[in-house]
Amino acid sequence: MGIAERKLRQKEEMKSSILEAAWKLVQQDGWQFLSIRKIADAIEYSVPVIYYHFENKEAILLEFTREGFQLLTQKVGEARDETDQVDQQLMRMGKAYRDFAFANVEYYQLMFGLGIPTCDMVNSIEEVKSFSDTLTGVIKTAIAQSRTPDADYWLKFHTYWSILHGLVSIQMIGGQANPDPRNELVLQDAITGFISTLGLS
Amino acid sequence: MGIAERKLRQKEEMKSSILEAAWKLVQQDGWQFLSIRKIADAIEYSVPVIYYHFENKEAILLEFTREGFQLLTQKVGEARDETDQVDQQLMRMGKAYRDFAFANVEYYQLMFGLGIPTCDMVNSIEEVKSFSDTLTGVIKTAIAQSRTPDADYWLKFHTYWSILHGLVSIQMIGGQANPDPRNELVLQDAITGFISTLGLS
DNA sequence: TATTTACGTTAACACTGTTATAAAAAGTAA
DNA sequence: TTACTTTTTATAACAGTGTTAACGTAAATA
Repeated sequence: MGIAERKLRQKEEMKSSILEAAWKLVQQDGWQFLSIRKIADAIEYSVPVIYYHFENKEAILLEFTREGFQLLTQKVGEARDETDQVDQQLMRMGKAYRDFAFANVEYYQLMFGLGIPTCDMVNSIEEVKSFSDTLTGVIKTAIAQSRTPDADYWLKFHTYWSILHGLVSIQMIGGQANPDPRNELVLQDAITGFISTLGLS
Repeated sequence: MGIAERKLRQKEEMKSSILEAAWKLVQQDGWQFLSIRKIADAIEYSVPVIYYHFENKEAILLEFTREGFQLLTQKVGEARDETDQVDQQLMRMGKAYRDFAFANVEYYQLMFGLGIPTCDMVNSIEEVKSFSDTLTGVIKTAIAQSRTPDADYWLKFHTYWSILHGLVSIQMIGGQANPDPRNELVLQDAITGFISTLGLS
C-alpha cells in the first residue's frame, strides 16, 4: 500500500514547489507584489490548486513567518553558544538578531510588518515561542547572576527584544541601500545600556 | 476677483471632506479596509473626484502620516516642557511617545506600518524632520550636560528613538486588548538604561 | 453670446483574493 | 475490464481593489 505514501509525498512536493515559487517571486518583487495568480503561473498550474494545498494567502505567508522565526532562533542560538559570559551572549545575540534582519529583509518585513502577529497568533506559532524561549533562557541566566536575582525576567525579556526590534526597524527606514556604519555603535550602545540595568556583577 | 479665492476655498473644503470621510472609515474598519470607492461613496461623489484632489491613495495616506507626526511632535514637546531636568525630560517624552502610540493606534500603524517610510520619504516629510529635531534637541542638551560632551548626538538620538519604537511595536503585537501593566515598567526600565549610558552627572 | 476652462460622471482596464461548478484523472472494487 | 468513488485539476465567475480614458456639463472668461 505504498500508494497513499506516494500521494502524500507528491502533495508535500506540490506544497513546497508552491512555497519555492512564492519565495522566488518575493525575492524578485517583494511581498507587496506577490499574488496567488503569479504563483500559479510560476508553477504552471491553475489558481485553485494553490487553494487546494493552502487555505488562503495568509496561510502561505504564515509558512514563511515560521521559517523566518526558525532561522532567527537558529542564528541567535549560535551567537549565544559562541561564549559563556552572559553579557557577551546578550551582545552577540543582539548583533546576530540585527544581522539576520538585514541579511533577510524580506523575512523580517513579513514577520513584523505584514504578518501583523496578533496576540493569539504569537502564542499559537510554535516557532515564535521557541524564539522567545531562547532569549528568555539567557535573560534568566543573566538575572540569576545579577545583583537583583528576583528581577522580572518577562520584563527584561520584553525590554531586550523591544530594543533589538526598535533598532532594526528604525535602521531599516533609514534605507537599506547604504547602511550608516554608526549603526553598529547604536546597537552596542543600546545593548550596553540594557546590560547595565541588569546589574551584572 | 473673489471667484478664484472661493474656488480655492471650495477645493480645500473638498480635500478636507475627503480626508474626514477617510478618517471616519479608518476608525470604523482600519487602514486595511480603506478604499477609494468607499471614500467616494461617503462623500457622495464619484471616484475620479478623489483623484482630482489627490494624486493617488498613497498621497492620502501621506496626509495622515503628516498629521500623525505633527500630533506626536506636539505631545512629545509638551512632555519635554513639563520639567527642566533633562533626564526627566527623556523619561516623560518616552512615556508621551508611548501614550501617543496607544491613544492613536491607527496613526501609529500608518506612520510605521503601512506607510513604510523610505529613506528619501523621511527626509522629505517636514513633519518627520520636525519630530526628529524635537528629540535631537533634548538629546543634545543631555549630552552637553553629561560627562561625555563629545558623544555623537545622532547615535544617541537613534538609540533613543529605536528603544521607544521597539517598545511600542512589541507591546502592540502583544494585543491592544488588555495591555499588561508591566509594560509601564518595561518602558521605565529601557529608558533608564538609555539614560545611564548618557552618563549624566 | 460664444468659447474655453474646470469639474464631474460613466465606464472601463488591469489587477487582487477567493470559490462554485464541472471535468478529468487516479485509485478501488466487482 | 468495467463501474464506481475519491482525489486533483481547470474554467469561469464573483466581488472587490487602484487607476484612468473618454465624455459630458456647468461655470468663468472673452
